[in-house]
Amino acid sequence: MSGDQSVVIVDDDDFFRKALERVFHSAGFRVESFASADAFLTGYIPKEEACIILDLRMPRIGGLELLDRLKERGIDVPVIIYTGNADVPVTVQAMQAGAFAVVEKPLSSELLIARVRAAIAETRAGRTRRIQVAAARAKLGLLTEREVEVARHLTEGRSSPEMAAILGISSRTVDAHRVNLLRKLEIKSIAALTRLFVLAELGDS
Amino acid sequence: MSGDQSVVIVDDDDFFRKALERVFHSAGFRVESFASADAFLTGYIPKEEACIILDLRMPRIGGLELLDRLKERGIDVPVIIYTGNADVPVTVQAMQAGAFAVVEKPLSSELLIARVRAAIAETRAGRTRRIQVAAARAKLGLLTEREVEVARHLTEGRSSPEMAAILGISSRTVDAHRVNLLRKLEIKSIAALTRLFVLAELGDS
DNA sequence: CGCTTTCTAGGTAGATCTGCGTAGACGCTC
DNA sequence: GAGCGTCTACGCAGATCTACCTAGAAAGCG
Repeated sequence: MSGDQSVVIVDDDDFFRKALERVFHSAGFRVESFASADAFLTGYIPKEEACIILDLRMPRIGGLELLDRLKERGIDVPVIIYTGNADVPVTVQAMQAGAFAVVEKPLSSELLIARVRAAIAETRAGRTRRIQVAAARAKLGLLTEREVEVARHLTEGRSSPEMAAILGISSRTVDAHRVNLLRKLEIKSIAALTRLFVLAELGDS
Repeated sequence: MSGDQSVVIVDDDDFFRKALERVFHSAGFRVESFASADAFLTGYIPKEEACIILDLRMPRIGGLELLDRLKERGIDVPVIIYTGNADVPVTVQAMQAGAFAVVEKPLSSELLIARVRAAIAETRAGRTRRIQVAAARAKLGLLTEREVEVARHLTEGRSSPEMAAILGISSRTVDAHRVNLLRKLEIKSIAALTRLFVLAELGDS
């Protein structure tokens, strides 16, 4: 059932970390665990659907800072802060930084597992969109500067002669660029091109 | 400076409510206040940029429930929970329900004002998008069924003859629909039409 | 030096879009 | 019944797009 879902545990406390490993392992999750933020940042590579469980207080790099680093890297995995040292301000900070939830130690394993399942489910929806955005940007990255320029004008509804006047080149050249960029993007219509552009711009919201 | 920003206070505690009124009034905000969730739900109409400050514990309808009601109504105003009864689980719940922050009573007025400013600023960005989505849907609502059908095919890059074959009508008729719908939407290109469609579909994410 | 890519430009032909006009059939409303 | 909006359909001319072709100049690479 959840054999393709994994839980990633980052906690310097051996006792808790190993307990969590056992809990999630027997719940059918794949489990990866790290004893420090450094080890995690070095060793973790997002694969399948997952949920990251972070301790708040750890040596050198704490949970909140680690959360920021994750967001910087654009890592698309829900994070649950699991800690014995939470208070309201820290919780607000963590949630604003993008944590899925903050959970206080200790908590029954059933409830924690439920939280993890919820986090993974909740993220699944948003992921599709982000993948589309990434794909759109990757495709647009294949274009040359000139082609991007032409593409942009196309998505704004300008015709070849119009663009030719604006860019100071022949309309035939504009046509050539249009053909080339549509071929590169493997699409056949300005409508599809506009979709790509809108999607690519979406992440900036 | 912030004469066009308002703060809405919902708190059954007269002392705190009036204190907040004074604080925000002298900070230059327009202030509206309600002594109960009921009064708020009945009397509040979103106008300009605002921030809602809710107490968590109130008779009959508490802050969390009120937050849910607001989200149901699609009210697009940031909410700050200002309360003396917060703990970590409640904070997580409130943040997941869409609160901008949870703040513990009492807090210095400077810090509270800063939070309110941050909430309004943060919401401003997202609001533009939501307004665009609403506008797009409103515009598309002007179209007849047939026109929407034609428009959809257009945004998928089909030509008039293609659509004529699919819809079982003449390509001239398709042309007529295309002209009509572009005129209705006050746009001139399929690119703009595609933008409208993508925007309108955006809210469903 | 060849090879590729990019940007530039042109030719030809057919398909399609755009903007103008007209018009019949149907249903709803005043 | 008259008026309005919708869906349907046609004609025509000019603009534009699409698809095929060639080709030169400049830049980068093995």
